[in-house]
Amino acid sequence: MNQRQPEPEHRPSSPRRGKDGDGAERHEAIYRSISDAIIEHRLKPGARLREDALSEVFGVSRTGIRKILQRLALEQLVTLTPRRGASVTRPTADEAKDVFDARQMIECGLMPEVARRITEEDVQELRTMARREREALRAGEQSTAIKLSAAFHARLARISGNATLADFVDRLCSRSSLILAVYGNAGHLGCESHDHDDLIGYLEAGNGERAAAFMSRHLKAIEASLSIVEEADEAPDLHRIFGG
Amino acid sequence: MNQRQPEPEHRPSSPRRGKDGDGAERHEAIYRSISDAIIEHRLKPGARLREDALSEVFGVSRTGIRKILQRLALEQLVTLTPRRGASVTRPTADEAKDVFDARQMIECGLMPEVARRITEEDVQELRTMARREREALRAGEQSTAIKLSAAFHARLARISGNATLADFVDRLCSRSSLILAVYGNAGHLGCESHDHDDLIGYLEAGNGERAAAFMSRHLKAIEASLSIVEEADEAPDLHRIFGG
DNA sequence: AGGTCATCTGGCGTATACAATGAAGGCCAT
DNA sequence: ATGGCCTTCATTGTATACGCCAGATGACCT
Repeated sequence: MNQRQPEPEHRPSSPRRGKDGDGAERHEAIYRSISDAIIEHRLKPGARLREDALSEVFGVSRTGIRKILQRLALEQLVTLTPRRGASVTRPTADEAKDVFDARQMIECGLMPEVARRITEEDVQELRTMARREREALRAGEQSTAIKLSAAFHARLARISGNATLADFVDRLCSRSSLILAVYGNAGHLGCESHDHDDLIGYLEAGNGERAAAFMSRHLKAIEASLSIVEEADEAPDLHRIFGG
Repeated sequence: MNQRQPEPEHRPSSPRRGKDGDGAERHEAIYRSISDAIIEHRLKPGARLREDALSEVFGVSRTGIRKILQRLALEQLVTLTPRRGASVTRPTADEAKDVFDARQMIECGLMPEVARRITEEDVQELRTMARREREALRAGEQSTAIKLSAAFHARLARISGNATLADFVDRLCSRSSLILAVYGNAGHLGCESHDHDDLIGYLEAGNGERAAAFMSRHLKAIEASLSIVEEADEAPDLHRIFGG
């Protein structure tokens, strides 16, 4: 009944494996590993990602790593400088503003349709996600909380039925995680309190307008909690600093 | 004469040029060549894009072609099926609806900010683009007109100053070109008449609300002009056809 | 002593070669 | 004659090897 794929043992240490279980799935797994590590801030903005180091860690050759890195670059999670390699993107203040403005427009605009389409099943799943997020936050697992928060917003957008916009929201949420890593204050993380639960309530009641307004405030609150101080590490302007 | 050769540039007779002027720019040029060919409908949806054929045409090895193909796949201009190769994406009716809904939300939502930020210089450039588009349309150069129309919308979005949303609009416009290729009626192309000129007028007057409403109607008109008849070439449902 | 230049090295970019897989066509059996 | 199976081929996917450029370090000159 189950045609078992010859996958059960993967040899991580042996680079000499002629037969690979399923390359595509393996690549997808590696992609998610790196993506999660970035979103969870285990890889901090500015961290360099050397190709052969990654290829050795994951047991695939540089070719596959390059493909994954390029995909991440197109999603703007990593920056690829022409002959210097890959590094985790360090968002600028302008990019942060753009991302949150975009989220305002898209996520709020999606709320009415979400309220129209949401099912009881969706509500259950969202409540579970919100609960897990709160638990993680209470347990001090900020990395997990950030990831769950992004996943919540992404899941919400997908209910709208518009796959294209949902994909956009996915990417905006990923980038928001990066922005929180750079500009967020520790201990004052976004999406705290019971905002997500309240939002679910409005959606469950079918009140799309209210949900949109609430989402707007929610995002504004997150953005306002950022301490966007453009660190002018470039050209520190010694004259101004030392009064010269 | 149907024998189209998408060879934009000569190929230097020697494929063995180890000394390349600039690889990155060359790749970018190839990317734009293929992208333009798709947007201009010189490569029609469903057309297969074999890697070695492309590599031979452009004089680079398959490695570079793969990178470009994957980038196009992430932008959903080409579809990459696991071991069958690349082909120009054939959008489904659902995708078409999603894309136009997304354009409604983003492009209309951007209009107020565009009206606020637009400069005299922008106005001049947009008018030039609109004029060239009309000229192309009148000359019967549909390919050029489609490309210029997409470029107009993309340029408009970029005035908003939000690079992230402008990138989204870029991709939506590219995909719209594909959609027009599949579902559009010949001779009744979108963005005809003087819609674009009227839009520029509203923006120049700083009337963002009016511009947004006009853009909404404009996009609705394009979408309405499509003949979305889902050709069920997949699984013709012989039972129903033959009453079996 | 400080600045500048040459050299050296580490890492990326590209091309080529090999292996695996899906598709198509031919052959045989019924 | 037709349907199923097997062989063959074409095409992608992956790995490896080589070349080039940027950064760093050290020495030499001013």
